[in-house]
Amino acid sequence: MNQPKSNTWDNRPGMEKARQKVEKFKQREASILDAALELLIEQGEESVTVEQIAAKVDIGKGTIYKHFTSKTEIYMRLLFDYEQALANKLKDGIALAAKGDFKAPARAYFESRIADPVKDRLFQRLEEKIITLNQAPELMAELHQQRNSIEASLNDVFEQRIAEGKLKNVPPYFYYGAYWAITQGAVELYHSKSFEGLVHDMDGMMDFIMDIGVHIGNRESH
Amino acid sequence: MNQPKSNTWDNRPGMEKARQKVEKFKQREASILDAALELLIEQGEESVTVEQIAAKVDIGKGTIYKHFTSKTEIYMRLLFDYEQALANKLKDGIALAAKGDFKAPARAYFESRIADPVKDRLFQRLEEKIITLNQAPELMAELHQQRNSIEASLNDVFEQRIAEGKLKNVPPYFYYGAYWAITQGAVELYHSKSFEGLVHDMDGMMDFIMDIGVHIGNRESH
Amino acid sequence: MNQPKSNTWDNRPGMEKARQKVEKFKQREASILDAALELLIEQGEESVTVEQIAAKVDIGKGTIYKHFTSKTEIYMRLLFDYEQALANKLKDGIALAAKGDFKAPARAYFESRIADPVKDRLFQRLEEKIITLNQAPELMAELHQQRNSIEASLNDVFEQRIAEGKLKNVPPYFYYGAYWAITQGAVELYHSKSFEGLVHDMDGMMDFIMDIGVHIGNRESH
Amino acid sequence: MNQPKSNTWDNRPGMEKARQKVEKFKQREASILDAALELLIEQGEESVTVEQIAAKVDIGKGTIYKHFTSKTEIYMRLLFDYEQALANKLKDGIALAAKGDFKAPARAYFESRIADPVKDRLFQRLEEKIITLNQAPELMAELHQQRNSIEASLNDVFEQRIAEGKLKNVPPYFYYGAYWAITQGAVELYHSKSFEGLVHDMDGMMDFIMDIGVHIGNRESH
DNA sequence: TATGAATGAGGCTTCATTCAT
DNA sequence: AATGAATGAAGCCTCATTCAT
Repeated sequence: MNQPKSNTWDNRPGMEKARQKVEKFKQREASILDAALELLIEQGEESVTVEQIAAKVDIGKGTIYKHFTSKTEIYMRLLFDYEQALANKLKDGIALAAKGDFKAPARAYFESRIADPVKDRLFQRLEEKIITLNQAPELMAELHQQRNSIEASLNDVFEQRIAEGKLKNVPPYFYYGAYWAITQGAVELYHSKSFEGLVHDMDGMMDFIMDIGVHIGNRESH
Repeated sequence: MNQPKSNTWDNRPGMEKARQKVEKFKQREASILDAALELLIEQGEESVTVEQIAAKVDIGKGTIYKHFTSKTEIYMRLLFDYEQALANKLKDGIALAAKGDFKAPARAYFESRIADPVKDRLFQRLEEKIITLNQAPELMAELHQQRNSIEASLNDVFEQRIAEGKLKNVPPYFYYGAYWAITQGAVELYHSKSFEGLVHDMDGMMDFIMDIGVHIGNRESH
Repeated sequence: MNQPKSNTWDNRPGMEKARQKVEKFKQREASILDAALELLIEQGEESVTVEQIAAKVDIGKGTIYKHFTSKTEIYMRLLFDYEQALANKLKDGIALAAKGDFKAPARAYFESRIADPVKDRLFQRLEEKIITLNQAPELMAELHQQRNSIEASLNDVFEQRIAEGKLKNVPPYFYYGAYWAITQGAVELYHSKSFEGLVHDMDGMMDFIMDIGVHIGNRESH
Repeated sequence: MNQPKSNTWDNRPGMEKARQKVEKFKQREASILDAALELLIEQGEESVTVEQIAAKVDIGKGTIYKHFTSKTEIYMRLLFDYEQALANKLKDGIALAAKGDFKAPARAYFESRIADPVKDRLFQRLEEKIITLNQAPELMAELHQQRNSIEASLNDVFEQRIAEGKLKNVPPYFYYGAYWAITQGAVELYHSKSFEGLVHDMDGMMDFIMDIGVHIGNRESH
């Protein structure tokens, strides 16, 4: 009752405190996401519990539900953030392609994903799980939309190169698909327990695979 | 005396009946495996329960445990059967390579795995899960041993080709690893919900990727 | 219809076979009891399953139920047999007491029970369990009746000794009860994991305790 | 400001409420232990289920696991509490022995255990079970350590008495062992259904047995 | 009679989410 | 807003007993 109203345009005394509160709330949200990600990487998707996340942030379990409506929402947020970062890298690559460095997108994409394979795979799994259980279908749709716009940009690059006769004439999405697949496979290989003993020079292996990706469909000598 | 003679080499009375019983038991085991596989494909590894499997076969929960000691054992069995089939295909390919068709192993491997990508990915996940939870470590070791022997055979092929100067000179396991990764990626791509709307000619896409795999490191024109 | 009737008085041909069958059946019963006892001693009361017993005898699980109506009945039979043997030893001791060796019953009782403490305790536990779960109340009643008759005989011995002024004048059943308790305690001590490290000379310990039992209430010098 | 002052040294607002909450939580823990003990006594160790305990306290099954990590932990806790009380009584007895009342420890020990024979036997069984199944080995070790220190103190008393020629010269642990055994036997006797009909004066019977225990090895007239 | 496959109740434990304080 | 105790559905597995062959 006797509390001052707090709106952003309001600069009466007391506002500052309210703003700090909001700030703290936002930071807490970030902490929750950080903690969740860390735990997911440590333990895998299966076994992370809400209780563990809360404990790591050192807040109550209930507080988590003031920020997110469900555990899935936390995971969705992480997924979005990761995809966002990846999309930005790709955009940079596409920009370079426009200036003539046609291999830049492939390299950017590959390097981004392979830079932290543990994380990359984590999100692959997470997305899969969320889709399978059909949780958050609208959010997933949004995510796919974002990707589609990236793909469209990439396809433009490929189409141009095809038109120039520099790439084999196949539907341009073949290139994006193949890039994706090779990158995906590289990430999985990086993780595979089966290959653990076999692959002694993992960095060399990754370079070798990236090289394959970068030269897909190339009609120039390589 | 008045019993009908059994229709096999063994005509001790009661034998025939016993054999039928054994047969029925084996078939039930197969039914359980089939049901489990079907459910796994439908729902993913996460959510299949022993109760569901039992319900699908229309038997009691307990009956499952007459055939398998645990849910994990069911999964392991499915895994082994799948790997077995894959290994056989690869051996055929390797045999062809010995007769000069050096691309046969790659093609056999790729085609086998891509033939049923849903299943392939399922088992990938299953294996990963079993390893992570460290269930059935001995069985996993056995599985890996089987694979290692295949890898050795493949590496022989690669080494020979490298010696002949037909392949780029890198550690031979790079080739196996890269094959694996590309195949893995193709399977994931096939399955990916994100690409569902984008890829209109999936078969063409797969051929395109396989072609990449088959020509890895090739020094001949392509 | 065309089978010869088989009664014991009947000595027509075919009888011999029937008798053998009966004999085999009886032996099987004994085998089941032996196997059950052995498993009980090996594993304790908790974990022995009907399946294990059947496997040990090398017969089908169902066959067990042709001989006994339930697992409890098997246990009851074992219990009876053990008690029977104990009762016989005690009767011998009482007979000796009648000839003047007044310590014979106590000694016989103690020595019988301590001779195989593992078995003794097993049956103690078994009886307790059966009583608690109120399985087979009539059989338990029968068992107790048997014991009561023994106790009556013993009490006669004690009463006489009291009358002679050789034993402290207390209700005669005090002696039987105290014997029982000391013996019981000795058996438990023998088993106790807590004393495992402490008691280095278990035989001496047992003798020491038996001696206490044998001299209970004795008014003669000791 | 308008909050009532908390009635303790700490008057930060909300503290009082928090304290009440903690108090309530502790009380619930006690309720669970009480309920478990009651059920154990009623039904024996075999058949008490977590569900029953929860029902008795009128809480959900899951709540139990907020207080204890497993059913075994509940049992261990009960065991510890019982042993603690017993150890304290014994220490008092040993203190009296130091002042010349050499029979005090035996009496204290016996009377403590016989005071609630049902409970005493329950814990005997419980401990046995936990040891057999090798659950909670560290906690068991702790328990045994506690006992060992008691035994050492008792043995001192016995050694002194032996040196004084007041007790028969045997290893001092014979006395502790024999005490234990007699007490154990008395407890079992008290509980035995077989003796139910026979023993009309159970208190007298117990005194009689305790007297035996108290005079073990005594060289003085009695 | 002998068999052993089949049953299903019942036990323990986990964990996302709710809600009273 | 923050908390964390409470919840209870759901999962895996065991085993005495039944019953069709």
